[in-house]
Amino acid sequence: MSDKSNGIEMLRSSINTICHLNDQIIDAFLSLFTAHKLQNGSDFIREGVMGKHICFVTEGIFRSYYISPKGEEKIKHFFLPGTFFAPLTSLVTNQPSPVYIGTLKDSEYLSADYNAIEVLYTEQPELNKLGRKLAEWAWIGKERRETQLIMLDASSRYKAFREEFPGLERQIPQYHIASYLGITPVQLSRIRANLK
Amino acid sequence: MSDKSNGIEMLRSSINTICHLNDQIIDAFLSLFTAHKLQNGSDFIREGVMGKHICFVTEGIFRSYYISPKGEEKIKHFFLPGTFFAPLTSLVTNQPSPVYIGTLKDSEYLSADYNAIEVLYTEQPELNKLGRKLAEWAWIGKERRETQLIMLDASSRYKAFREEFPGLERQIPQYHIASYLGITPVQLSRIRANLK
DNA sequence: AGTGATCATTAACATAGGTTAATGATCACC
DNA sequence: GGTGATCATTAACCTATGTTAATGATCACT
Repeated sequence: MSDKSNGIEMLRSSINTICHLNDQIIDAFLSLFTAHKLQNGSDFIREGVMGKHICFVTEGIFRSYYISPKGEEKIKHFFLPGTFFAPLTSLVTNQPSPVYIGTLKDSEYLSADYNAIEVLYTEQPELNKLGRKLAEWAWIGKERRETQLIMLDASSRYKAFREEFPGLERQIPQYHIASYLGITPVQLSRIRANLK
Repeated sequence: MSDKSNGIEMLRSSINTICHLNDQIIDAFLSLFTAHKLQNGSDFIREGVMGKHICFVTEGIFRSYYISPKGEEKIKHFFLPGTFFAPLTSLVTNQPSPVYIGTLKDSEYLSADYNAIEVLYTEQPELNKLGRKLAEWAWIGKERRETQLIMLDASSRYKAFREEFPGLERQIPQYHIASYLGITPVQLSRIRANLK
């Protein structure tokens, strides 16, 4: 379940659903990844640090989040097994990361050095297609999130969250869900009481 | 300022700031674009229609927006000259567009057929790099927007809007700005009164 | 079983923002 | 210079959500 070879196969099949590339390119890409573990509550990257890796979740739960001037954590996204995460703003802009990424459970992931991927992009231009597809799908995710934040009230966002991350609300404290929804735990509790 | 050749040169220099590609590939890419005009208040694409083009603004102002179940327009983004727009969700998912895109001023743009770009992606794999970069930067924009929606109150979002789109608030009705900020025109008016 | 830690719920009150409607301001057009 | 259209402002009232604090519930550890 958690040894490296299975994680790599999980990654391979994930890539295959995203775009068609010949096996040689995919193998070269996969060879850049190594497996890691991270304890519950640890950060993969913190604000102010340069991003260096692209990652793929094989086990556990990750989140990306900000810390507000008041010291409150604001969760932007949850990452479950089978999904990619990266401090993309940092990687693309070559600036320190504005965002934290960390675990909400003992977790496992594969990571690849972004510079090494960029070298491979040059050697194997077709690989850019994978990068393009990943960025496009990531954009679509953000766009959907933006739509929910602008169009829906907190109660509807909560319902949308439960459909988008089924079962997740039973695995993590509710204040993390409130943070993702952009409300306080108190308000989430009221919303839950209301839905009964 | 607005004839085709200058629009194309504007697009060329925009591409050059995004990524390095050899001239042959860029010329092939540019040759896919044609110039168009759109009157103030017209839609480039409406919800429910399949997206077919990628566009580049050469003049005027575009917006992407949703219409809520109550019939209210919710503006997601403004596009000014020198920027790209596309019904990306529709193009990538091959589903009808969930979003409207239209003008807030008499406007001009270049558009290219997405299928033709995909053919060129296959013939010239390096071109995927441009697509990747565009999607990455678009993602960063959405991520910043998400951060503002989650972290800032409406007054701070208004200040951020003025920095991000300097001068724009003098060119369009304020209710469009309120829509972008996720508040009512009444609330925006209160915020403006407060800032004085 | 008892204790402390952590988190969810509830209540009481405060505030940001929504709703409706009236009032002003600006501008195009006759 | 009036008139209507469009939009911004203001006011009065309402609702969703934030804040603070108290109360419950659950679990881990002794």
